[in-house]
Amino acid sequence: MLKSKITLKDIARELEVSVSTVSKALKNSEEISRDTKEKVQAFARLYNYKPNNIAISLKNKRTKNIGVVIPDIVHYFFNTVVRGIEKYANAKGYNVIVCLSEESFDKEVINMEMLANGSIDGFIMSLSSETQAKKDYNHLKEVTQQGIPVVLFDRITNEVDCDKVVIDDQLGAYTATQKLLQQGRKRVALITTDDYLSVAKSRTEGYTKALLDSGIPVRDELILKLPTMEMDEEAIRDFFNNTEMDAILCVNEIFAVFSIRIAIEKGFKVPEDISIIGFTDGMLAKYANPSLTVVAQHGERMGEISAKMLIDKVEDESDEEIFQTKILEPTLVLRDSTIN
Amino acid sequence: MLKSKITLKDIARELEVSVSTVSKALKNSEEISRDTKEKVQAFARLYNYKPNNIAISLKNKRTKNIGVVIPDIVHYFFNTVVRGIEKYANAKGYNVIVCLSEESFDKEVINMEMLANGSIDGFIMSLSSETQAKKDYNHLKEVTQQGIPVVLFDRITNEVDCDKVVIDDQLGAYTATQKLLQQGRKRVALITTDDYLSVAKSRTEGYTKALLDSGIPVRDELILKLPTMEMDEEAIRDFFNNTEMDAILCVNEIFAVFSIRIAIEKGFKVPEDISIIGFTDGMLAKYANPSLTVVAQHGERMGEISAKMLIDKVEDESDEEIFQTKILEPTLVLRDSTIN
DNA sequence: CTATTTTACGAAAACGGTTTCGTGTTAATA
DNA sequence: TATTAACACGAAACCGTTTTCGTAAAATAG
Repeated sequence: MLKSKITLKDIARELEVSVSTVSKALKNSEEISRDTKEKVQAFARLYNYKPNNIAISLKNKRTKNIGVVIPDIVHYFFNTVVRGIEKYANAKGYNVIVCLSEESFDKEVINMEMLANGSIDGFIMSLSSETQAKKDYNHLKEVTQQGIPVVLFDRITNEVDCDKVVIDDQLGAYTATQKLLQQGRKRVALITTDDYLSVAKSRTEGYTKALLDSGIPVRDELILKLPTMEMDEEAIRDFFNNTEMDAILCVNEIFAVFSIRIAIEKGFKVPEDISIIGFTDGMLAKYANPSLTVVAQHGERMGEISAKMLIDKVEDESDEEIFQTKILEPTLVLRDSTIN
Repeated sequence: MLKSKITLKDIARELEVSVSTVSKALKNSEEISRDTKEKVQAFARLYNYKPNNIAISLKNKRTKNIGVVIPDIVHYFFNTVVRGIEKYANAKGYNVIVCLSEESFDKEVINMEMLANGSIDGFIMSLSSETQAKKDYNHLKEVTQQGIPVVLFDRITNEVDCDKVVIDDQLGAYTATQKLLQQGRKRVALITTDDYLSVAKSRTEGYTKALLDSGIPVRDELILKLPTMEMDEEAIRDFFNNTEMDAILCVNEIFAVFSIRIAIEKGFKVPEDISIIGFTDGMLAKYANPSLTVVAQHGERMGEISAKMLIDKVEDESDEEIFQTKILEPTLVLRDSTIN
């Protein structure tokens, strides 16, 4: 019943040759006679022989596995990045092991340790919020010191020497804010998260810069900083109740579509009375009513680039330590939550 | 610089003992003297020794990896299932290798073959639409015959002997349709996909049954069958233009929220003029305007159960072939797209 | 017809662990 | 004091490959 996988040894025994002969025959080695090769190959095909990946991994110290450690997979952005990584990696014969840190420093560390002992050839990561808050990157440093390549994307840190891929978050926020100002909006609000998140910080800077460049003062009462990326409906409702505004830039699409709902609930017309822009061009943005203008982050592209960078490093024999940071341009996708 | 991982052999050489002694000492074996154990353990701790996963996998023919092959990861449902699997598997010390078939038969086969040669201890899968259309399950049968445990969820087939986890799709559709009828809806439409998809078929059956049980004839013009799960805006628009209806049941949340938009565009009030229910309690459902009443599939739960079933099989020595099918109850989540 | 080169294959080491079994030394028992 | 048991450790096999190296036998050259 359980005809478990056939091995080289099985073939060798059956055909009364040595294991080495079988191995060479299957690789079409010149060393082996035509006769023997045909015999071995026919037998292997008949019994559907496939070499054992684990044995090969042990031998050449390459697993053809990539470890992906991300905070979350439900956010559309991370979702598309994983898709991009998967796509490129699979095409190159690599498998993708996904681990979720769930924004927890400890989980991030545990996941990395689980994978770092031979299970993978390299890491693609986006830091958990806790990690960025603690600014403790020793787990990353250890891994890179062991010679395991790492690519950081989106939520990165400059304290670790490795390849990095980000979008120009500041530019994205700048462009979006400018767009709102051009529409004649006077009181542009910002709903973001605490500054320890690298992306939130950059986006806040872009927002601020756009205002200042237009000679508009930055007003604290127009900025809502939530402690985490978690949705906090109460906080946003309160913000609406206590703040007069005619436009909002949100740090993600969830905050943005929720803002649309509250705005409508409070009797505003979107986009006539209030314009709203979010980050992440996901399902929510496309299918919200009205649909949401967003700063697209090109997650899938980012995933592909990250995977390419990592695999290039993995397959590069020369261990020269040159690290690059790739910065992608965000794109403003205009929809019905702004006047276009 | 590159202080690559230390091995048992390194420790043995350094401490002038044998490899076996080191191995036993680290496992706190009774065989080894207190002195030697302390010496070895201290040294191992100092140099942060961690056994090589690959070597261990080769030895005990267990990788502690689970292969997950799903059509897609962007749909919220699959997303949550992966989360559930990840959660349970990680807690049990397993890693999750995610492969996307992208609804393609060939990709599904290739992915399984890549993983089946030692990389994983078992599969958790949901079939691609192409696979369900072709009804070709040989890749699954081969794998199970090799003794690799498989758990199928959501999109399953009865032609493969393995554990299965599904929700009662028929009941879900039945309950939803009944709800619409109770509201006094007379012309309840159905937007679904072709019957080859197991879940679509069951849901259509539930819809039909609910109508018949209420003595209402099933009308073909009220049923839109799209060829795939892919969004086809044109088809849905046409359907709206050519059909008179006061309620719609959609086979997923995307079709449903898009239907809400078209309905509003056409001047209907939701839910006053037309009620809409979808499947999948995802982001779209929660944040749509109006929010969407849905049949919740409890994906995370499904993932956890699948993972538990698989790991139980993997770790069960006795190879008794008892397969179970777990059927979860769907839940109707009432929101603002229906009158409640 | 010997000397040399091919040809065709096998033995063994290596990857990094685990585990069984054997054995020399010491300590306990008769 | 002789015998046995306990202790502490090492050798070697094993998991499934790949690959280097050695070597009979056959083919070719001289």
